[in-house]
Amino acid sequence: MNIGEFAARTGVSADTLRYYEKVGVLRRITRDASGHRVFDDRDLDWIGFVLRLKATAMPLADIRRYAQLRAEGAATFAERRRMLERHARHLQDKLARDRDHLAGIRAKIAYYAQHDPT
Amino acid sequence: MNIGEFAARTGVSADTLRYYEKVGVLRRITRDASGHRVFDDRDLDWIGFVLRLKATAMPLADIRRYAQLRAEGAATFAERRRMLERHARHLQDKLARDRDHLAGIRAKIAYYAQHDPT
DNA sequence: GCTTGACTTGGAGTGTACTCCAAGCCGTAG
DNA sequence: CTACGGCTTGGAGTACACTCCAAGTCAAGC
Repeated sequence: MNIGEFAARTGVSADTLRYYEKVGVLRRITRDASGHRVFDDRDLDWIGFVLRLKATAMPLADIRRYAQLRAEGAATFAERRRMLERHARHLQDKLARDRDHLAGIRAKIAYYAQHDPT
Repeated sequence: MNIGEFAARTGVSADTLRYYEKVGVLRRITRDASGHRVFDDRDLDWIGFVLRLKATAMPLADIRRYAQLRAEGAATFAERRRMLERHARHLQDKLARDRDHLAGIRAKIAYYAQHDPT
């Protein structure tokens, strides 16, 4: 599929996709006879995982590193696993902190509900 | 206390504290005879809550708006409460998504653990 | 054969949130 | 009385992740 359709399917703009290719998050995107990028289902899976990593605040530089390991094949499974384990730990810690933050915010909401003079 | 001590106690740099005052997140910070900022315990509480809002991805512009409402007194309790309720909803949704992301990442870790050729 | 729409590239510009710097002021220690 | 540390201001610079633009190419429809 071309970049427009890929953008529509993933919700990622064509500009951003070109940027991701430029910085090495998307790799080995082939071109058709006219030089247009051709995306396939594997790219769809990959960008889905990228969005997961991004949504959980992994820096683009780290995603890029992960993409590079991926391009190096099965020999990098252990290192990719270590990256993800580290990220999962950070995410779990953040989840715990966010639950606490939510409780703190709700406590303040309750205070306003109690003391609202209107 | 002066800006240096306040920075040390809160973990927020003096530069950032001056920036927060400039953009209206910190308000009515008084000055001593030499023109130096003087922070008190109420500022300590406030910056603590600001850090909570920041940690949960509230944009600085929104925090600034909340700070403005705070400066207007108890008459704005209802509006502040609405802001926080909205933020709490977003945070709760994000928490749910993040739990799903964590599960997805752990699934990939499990895959690597299973298929690691080393 | 010309227009249209989607694509290409390289490079400039944007928004957010700081972060750093130069030049200068003030109070205290030696 | 001078050096020092810590503060002040205004403004410039940085990092990150895009986002936009100009100029050009190409295939398809009329």
